[in-house]
Parts: sequence; C-alpha cells; structure tokens
Amino acid sequence: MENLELNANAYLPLRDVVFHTLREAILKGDLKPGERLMELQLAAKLGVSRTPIREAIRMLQQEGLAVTVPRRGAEVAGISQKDMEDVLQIREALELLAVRLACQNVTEEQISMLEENMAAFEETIRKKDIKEIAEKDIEFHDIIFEAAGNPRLVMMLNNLRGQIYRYRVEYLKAEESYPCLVQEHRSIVDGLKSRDKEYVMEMTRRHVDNQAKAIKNIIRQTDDRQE
Amino acid sequence: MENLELNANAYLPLRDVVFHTLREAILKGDLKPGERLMELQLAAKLGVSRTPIREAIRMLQQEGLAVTVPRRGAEVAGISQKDMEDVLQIREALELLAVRLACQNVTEEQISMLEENMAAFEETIRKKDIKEIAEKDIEFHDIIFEAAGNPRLVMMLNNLRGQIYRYRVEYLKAEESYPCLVQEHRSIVDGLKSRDKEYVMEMTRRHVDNQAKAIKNIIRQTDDRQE
DNA sequence: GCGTTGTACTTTGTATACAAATATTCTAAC
DNA sequence: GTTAGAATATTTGTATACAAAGTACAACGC
Repeated sequence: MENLELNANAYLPLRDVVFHTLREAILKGDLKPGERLMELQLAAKLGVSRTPIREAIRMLQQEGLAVTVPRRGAEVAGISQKDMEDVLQIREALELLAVRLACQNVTEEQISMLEENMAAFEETIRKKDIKEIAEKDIEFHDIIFEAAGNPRLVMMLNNLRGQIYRYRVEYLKAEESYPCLVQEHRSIVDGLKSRDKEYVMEMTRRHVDNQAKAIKNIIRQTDDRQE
Repeated sequence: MENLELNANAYLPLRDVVFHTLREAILKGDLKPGERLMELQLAAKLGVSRTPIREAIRMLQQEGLAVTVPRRGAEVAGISQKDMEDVLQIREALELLAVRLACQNVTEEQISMLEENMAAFEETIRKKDIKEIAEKDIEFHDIIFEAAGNPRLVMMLNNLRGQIYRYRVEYLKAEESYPCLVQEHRSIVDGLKSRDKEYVMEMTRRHVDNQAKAIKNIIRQTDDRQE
C-alpha cells in the first residue's frame, strides 16, 4: 500500500468515505491481493478511528473484495484466473439479460444518450486517453443497464464490473482492440434502435466474449511474467 | 419484531452471530419490511453491545436486506412486487447458467446425490411437511449449483434465494403444485444424466418460470388482502 | 541443531463514552 | 384548535478503553 487519502469530504458518514476509498484502492490495484487490511494502520493512515474502518471492512467483505479470518483480520481478496473466469461467465449471463430487457424498455431519450456517448467514445479513443476511454465505456453500459429497468440487476452488474476492473485497465491498453470496441458498441446501439432482440443479444455476446478473451490473455501474460 | 435469540453460541465473532440471527429473522418475516433496526434496542434484546450490531447491519445493508439512511439508521428493506420480479428475472438467468455449466461438469457422484435427493423429496412431499420440502428443494438446487463449479455463482444464487425465500414459504403451501415440482426435478435430473444441455435448460426455465408465476400469484393475493 | 515453551508485542473483538444530529414533547402564542 | 419554537429525549456517528486471541522471538531443554 502507499498513500491512501480521504477525498470525499462531503457530508457522508466516515464509514462510507472509507469504504469508497478502500474500494477504489483495491480496484485500482493500490491495495494488492493478499495485502492485510490492518485496522490501526488504516485508521492512522486515513486519520480516523478504528470504528469506521471496521464497518468499511465488513462492507468490502460482503462485496467479496476482502476476506476476513476471525481473530486474524481482513486482507484484500485474491483473484485467481479461475475466479475471473467465474466472474466473466456470470457477467455474460447478466449482461445478456440486461440488454434483452433494455431492448424492450429503452426510451428514445436513452437512445440519444447512447448516440452521444458513442460520439464521445470515438473521440476519446482518438485521443487514446485510457482513463477517459474506460469512463465512456462504463457510461455506455450504464445507460443500457439503466434502460433495462431492473435496479437490482444494475447493482449486481456494477459489483461484477468492480471485480473485472481489477484487470480491465490493462485490457484497455491494448490499442489494437479499439476499432473493434467501437464497432461492437455501434452494433449494440443499432440493435437497440431497431429493437431486434436476437441481434442485440448476439452482438452483446460477442462484445463480452471478446473482452473476456482479452482479459484472460492479460491474465495469462501476467501469470507467465510472474513465474 | 418479537423474541430474537442468539443461538449459534459457537466460537464465532458476535457480529457473525448477530448477522445470521437478523438475516434469518428478516427472511422468515419475523422482522418485517420497514421495521427499524435500532442499535440500542437490538443490542439490549440480543445481549451484546452496539458494535457487533452495527457491523451486522453493514453486512445486511450490503446484501440488500436492510437499507440505511445516514443519521437515521437502518430498516428492513421492503420488497415490492416489482423488486420480486426483478429478482426472479435475475435468478432465472443465473439458474440457467448454473444448470448449463452443471450439464458439462456434473460427476457421477453428484448424479447419484441428485437421485437420492429425489427419493427423499418425494417422500417429504408425501408427508406434506413444508419445512422439509423446502429443505430438500434447496438441497436439490444446491447440488446442481455445486456441480456448476462456479463458487461465486453459488454465492449469488444463495443470496437471491434469500430474497425469494421471503415469499417462498407461502408458495410451498400450494399443495396442488407438488406433483408438478417433482416432475420438473425429475426432468432436470434426467437431462443432466444424458447431458442434454438444451433439454435441461428448457426444463429449468419451466421450473423457474412456474415458481415465478406462483410467487407472483401469492404476492397479488397478499396485496389484495391487505387493501 | 531442533523443537518447545514462555514472554512481550500486535491485532482483533467487544464494550462504553461522548458528541452531534434527529425526533418528540411540551408550552405558548395566535 | 393549531402551529411555532424551545426544551428534552433518542438515536446514530465516532473515538477510545480494555480484554482476549494471535504472533514473533528468545531462552531453554533435548
């Protein structure tokens, strides 16, 4: 770990601020798998007492980002290749459900939001700004999730995305995949416009599968490098 | 609320005991939707301090069984008809994934476990012991989840089942559905034996759909009665 | 050298104390 | 009778205190 910093000084309970801070740190990889989450240490580093830290840890634990052993404390959850494959499988199923529902429920307004997003996405891809690419990509999927009209599904997909994100940044560095990405998004939007359920699902399947393959490649590379 | 009681006196941190206690109470309906979860009150009732209560609440919150408003505290999450439909949609998608995976990975041993379960299931149905029927039904699905070989999927399905369970007991009181239940389980086991993916998925879809319809009926009836 | 035990040190688990925010009650004015 | 506002009580948020479990390491015996 390095320099954690509480930023969201908004009027939120500290436990939520701590939770978001630690969550981000884990997803971004600042806190590495296996790294221990020691209450006193974190409390000192974040300038709060142990109480909010403990509550944040309980939340992380329930979300699967931390594992705790009674009387030993918590550590950042590891994420093996198998784990990631499991997550990707689930994500595919849910993403397909989302897009299927979106196909029924999407509004004109949401479609124009998607079009706007597409334009912005292409722009950021031209700039090769990875951070922005990721943001726009997330926004794209968020619009679709929203259109699905199933809040719980949105929750679950966001959670899964968190898990995937732990490898995803790497994935987005593969510039050769950019044109493909844009085209896939394009197809999905077109499908939603014409409300062609089968087509949209097939395109989404491809999109998710491509990403899954890419991520698995990254993992393989990373693992090889480590050995 | 009525008489909560800490039973699991095993060597577990109190937060986990409290968590399980409250979770059960919510799922069984002893703690009703909208009912406030007041720390001091719960602490007194369970004979512990606020600290484990608070941590348990954070866990419940993350699991969607409680909602908290900062500075106002937590209450048992309500579950509207729409919520339940959302959950059932997700559950169908994941249950289909599980059975598809199980079809590839199921072992001979697991198949005989399913056969054993079928026998026991039919027996309990003859006895019309609702509690046992529920148990055997859960066991049936658990074996399949296990066979899917995706631990995270198991986690998520268990969580969803919790949500559904809040209505499910009622559902199982509908005796006319029993023969149907058995037959559906039978078909699924047969499909798994012959590893016929399409067939198993179709049967599972029917099984889940039937249950979904039944639950929605219950909800309608319950809502009507309340008005 | 190797394992064992005992002691000091960390770290978690739980309870409690105090402050700040929210809800409630009571009073007073209209 | 109703409403506004102050006083009071409740309730959450955070910090801290203390006990118990776990860990590390050195001294000891084999």
